[in-house]
Amino acid sequence: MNRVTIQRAPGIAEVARRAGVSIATVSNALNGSKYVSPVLRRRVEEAVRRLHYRPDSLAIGLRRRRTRVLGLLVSDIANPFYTELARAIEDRAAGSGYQVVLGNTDEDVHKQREYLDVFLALHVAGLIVAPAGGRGGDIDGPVRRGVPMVFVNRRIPGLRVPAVTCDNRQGAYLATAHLLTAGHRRIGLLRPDWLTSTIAERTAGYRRALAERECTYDPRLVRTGSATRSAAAELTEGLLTLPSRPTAMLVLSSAMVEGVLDALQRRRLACPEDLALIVYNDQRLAEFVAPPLTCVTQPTRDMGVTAVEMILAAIDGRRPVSPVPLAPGLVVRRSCGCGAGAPRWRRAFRHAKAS
Amino acid sequence: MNRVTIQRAPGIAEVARRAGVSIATVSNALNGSKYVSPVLRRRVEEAVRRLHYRPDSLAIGLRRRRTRVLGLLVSDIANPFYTELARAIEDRAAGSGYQVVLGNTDEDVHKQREYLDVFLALHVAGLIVAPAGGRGGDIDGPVRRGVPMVFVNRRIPGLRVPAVTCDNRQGAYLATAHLLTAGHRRIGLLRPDWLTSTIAERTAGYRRALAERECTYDPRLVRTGSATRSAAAELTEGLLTLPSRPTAMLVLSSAMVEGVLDALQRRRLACPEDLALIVYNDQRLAEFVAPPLTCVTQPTRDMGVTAVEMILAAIDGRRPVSPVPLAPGLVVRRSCGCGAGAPRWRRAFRHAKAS
DNA sequence: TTGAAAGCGCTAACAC
DNA sequence: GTGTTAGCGCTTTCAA
Repeated sequence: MNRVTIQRAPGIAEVARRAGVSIATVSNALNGSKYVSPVLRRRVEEAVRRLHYRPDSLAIGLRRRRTRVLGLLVSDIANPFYTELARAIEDRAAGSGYQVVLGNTDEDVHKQREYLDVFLALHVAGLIVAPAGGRGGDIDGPVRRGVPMVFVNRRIPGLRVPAVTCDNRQGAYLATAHLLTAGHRRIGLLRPDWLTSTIAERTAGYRRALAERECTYDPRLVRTGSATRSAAAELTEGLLTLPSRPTAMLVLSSAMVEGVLDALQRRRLACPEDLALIVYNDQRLAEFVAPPLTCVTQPTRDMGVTAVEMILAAIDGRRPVSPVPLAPGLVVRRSCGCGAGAPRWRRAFRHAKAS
Repeated sequence: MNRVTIQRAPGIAEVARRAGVSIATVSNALNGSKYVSPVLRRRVEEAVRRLHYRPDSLAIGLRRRRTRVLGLLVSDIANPFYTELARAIEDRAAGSGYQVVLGNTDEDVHKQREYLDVFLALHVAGLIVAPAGGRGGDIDGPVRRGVPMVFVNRRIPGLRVPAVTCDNRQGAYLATAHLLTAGHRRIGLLRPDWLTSTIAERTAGYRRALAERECTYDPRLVRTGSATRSAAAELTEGLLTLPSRPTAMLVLSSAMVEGVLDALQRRRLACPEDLALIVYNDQRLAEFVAPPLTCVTQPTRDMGVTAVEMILAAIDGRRPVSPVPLAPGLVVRRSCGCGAGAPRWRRAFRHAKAS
């Protein structure tokens, strides 16, 4: 192979020579691990500056058996929720001098396992993982090896892995209760088929709200399937063609929203008049769609920042514990038919028609 | 510090012992760098399997002076264009056994320089960069050090760094020409204040279209500012309150779209009736907004995949050259007032009102 | 065809 | 306080 050759950067030895000290002193001065006299420290700093010396992360990592790199594993970085989470994580990590390496699992435990192995081989200092649903991934392999790990967004019950989550039960409960209060009795539930804690908990929240209002749970109103646009459209159509159609619907993944809107349009049904809608996870889309979508929101950036702080704590040998699940919110817009939220585009349209 | 202790993974020495061969033979068997007899190779493979041996990426990196890691530097991973690009890059890189580390520059050349240094210290095999605008970042430091780099989306003229770009001139030209053909003569241009090649080229495309149709260029119609929602709204209002208001507008960054919609709403102006709109870079938003937005599109995934393939080529010692800029597209929806594209939500609303 | 041994750049004992 | 030195786990001459 005719590989490119990389120019050697100055090493600690060169700095030592330049500063007229030993390499140990350079190392000590740089790491503050030992006392170094101000004079020598100065000389070292000077040499570092002149040579543009930058310690070799690989050599340090090899020696210390740990790098300043964090592994981040999510199902799909293109999902806006994870994008925002990743941005928050990267920001917070960079603030503490850590790099972030990224992996997409596509909800596949095998990919997940492969990434974990790769990350371990890279000697990441810690792992932040939104675990894929289902068993078999041996997800706590890293933990047994002693590599700090925290879950984010999702968790896996029974594992001793701290998790920063949002209160999913509460989120779905809020949304369902809101619809019930508005008078709906037949509320459809659209779920992605991931076997994750999030979906299970949100489903529980939906059921609890129904039970509390003595609204009987009808399994035909619950549809579970692939979180793609077309599949979501199919599932929604199934719901809409039911003999006794639901009058409202809660969508548990933002990945399914487009499909729902497609189905509505195909059936020439208006939202919220024919079907009230609440979707999980706010997104840029929600505010601008017509009608604007009522959403369950999660404090995404907080979740990311907290996850990093937990992993940093774990790296420092403190034992982070799962914080209380963060509180979700309900942003009421027009799609649930409850009137709050400015009828933004309606107004624009009315005006357009008048002129 | 009471740092956590990490359990040692089996090393090559243990594999060698288990297989009853020397360390060198294990290495040779694993890397295929030398001939190893089938018998020994078998024994090595067997031992590898039993020990779940995984080579230490750091040690390999230190020795080879290069890791299987790619550095990706973009201005903001939360920007949907870069999200999609990153997803494509991560996929393609993983397919060739490379990890991706991520950095957000926020259009700041200093952050960019810092990340480049960090990535070099990590011995990344190559760098894929959407360079921040402006000078001073010493962006080709890595190149001088011999580390392969390719630009993506943006480029910096005068540097010997291959770039995979989209034809920005052509994109803005298409959009502007479309508006001119529809009869518009006063077309506003809304630009983010980044000093990037993309913005410069798109501006040139706008001007070329005007010139070709003998429509005089009016600098008051061109507004440049911070690509935030509120700033974009301000700039748009400036345009809308002009004595002779533009009848159409081209928005050069999707980050400014929300602000434009805000301004329109505040002024009670309808799109496309009062202002025809075309925005750069398609996004999920565009299809669902009311009215659906006409967009210039870029082959984002292709750009990412091509960038990875170029960097892999460079790593292999081949000299990649910048491909012909990829062709942008124009997806005509309703916001430009040219009638193509289904009046998706209009229909839903009409129906809603009839019922 | 296989193996021994010298480092890659750095940290951390330990000696001075 | 400062310096010497033995590795971290691997690749890669070079000798056998």
